[in-house]
Amino acid sequence: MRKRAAARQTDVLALLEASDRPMSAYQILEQLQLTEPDIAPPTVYRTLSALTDMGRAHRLESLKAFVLCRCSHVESVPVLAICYDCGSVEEHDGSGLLPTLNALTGQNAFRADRHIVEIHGQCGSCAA
Amino acid sequence: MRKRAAARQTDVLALLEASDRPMSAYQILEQLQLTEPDIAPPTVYRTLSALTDMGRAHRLESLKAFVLCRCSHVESVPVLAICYDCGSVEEHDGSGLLPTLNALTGQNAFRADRHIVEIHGQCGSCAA
DNA sequence: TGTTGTTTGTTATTTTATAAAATAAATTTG
DNA sequence: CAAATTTATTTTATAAAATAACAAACAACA
Repeated sequence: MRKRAAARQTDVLALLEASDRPMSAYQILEQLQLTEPDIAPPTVYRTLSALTDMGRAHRLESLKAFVLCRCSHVESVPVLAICYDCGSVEEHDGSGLLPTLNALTGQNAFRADRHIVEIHGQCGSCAA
Repeated sequence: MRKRAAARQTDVLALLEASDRPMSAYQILEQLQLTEPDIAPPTVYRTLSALTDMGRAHRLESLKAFVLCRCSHVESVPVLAICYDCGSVEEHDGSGLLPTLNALTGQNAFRADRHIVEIHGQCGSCAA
């Protein structure tokens, strides 16, 4: 019997929820295969696309990995701060950046559609 | 006879300069192989790392591709606006974002080291 | 139930990136 | 300045990430 998309999304969300670190698509695949050995990469990527489209998960472009969205799902500019020591990710609402960003790109009449803001650094716990 | 790192960096910069679009590492490899057939991926990646470390090129994390840095090399927050229509990339100085960014992450005592800001959208020419 | 459109699964491949071994150049030292 | 040693670079091979193309299953409805 095949799982429908919604069920798979729930599975993947549960995995991301259980992890305090970002997970790569292949780490997720590996976990899913523990209970459903036949799952293949496209299934995982399809599920992850659906989740990111819905705003329930974020893809960390600079890490090629995924995290659960722990903020409100409506925010337009997620700011993801990644600690290179412990690997944890803080999520912030970057709406406040929009005026400045628009000022920068607006001069060239650029119409922004999606904003990617990622910060690499050291989190408070690791710095202490 | 082998080329030293500096010479290779010059070659790669010339390729990036000649292209108005971002180039993937393998597109660069392909071009280099026209004159030096034996070049392999690690050579390209090492050269690109050196160039990005020096601030002479940027890696577009969300595209897995590279562009020449056309701004001043000292700016700390490059903002790269990518047109999904024509593929062109505008580069802006995002220093003005720092106060807001620091306010967001500073609450958690996060010490930022590198900022990644990429915007997907439509450029002025394509919107017209 | 048969047909149609959509979703999901499978196979295979492409693209991106790096580890580890091998080789060449540079540097040191007698 | 030549041999020995170190450092840098290249080569080979493979790992990791992502997707294309096709096949099978399912749902909806006449």
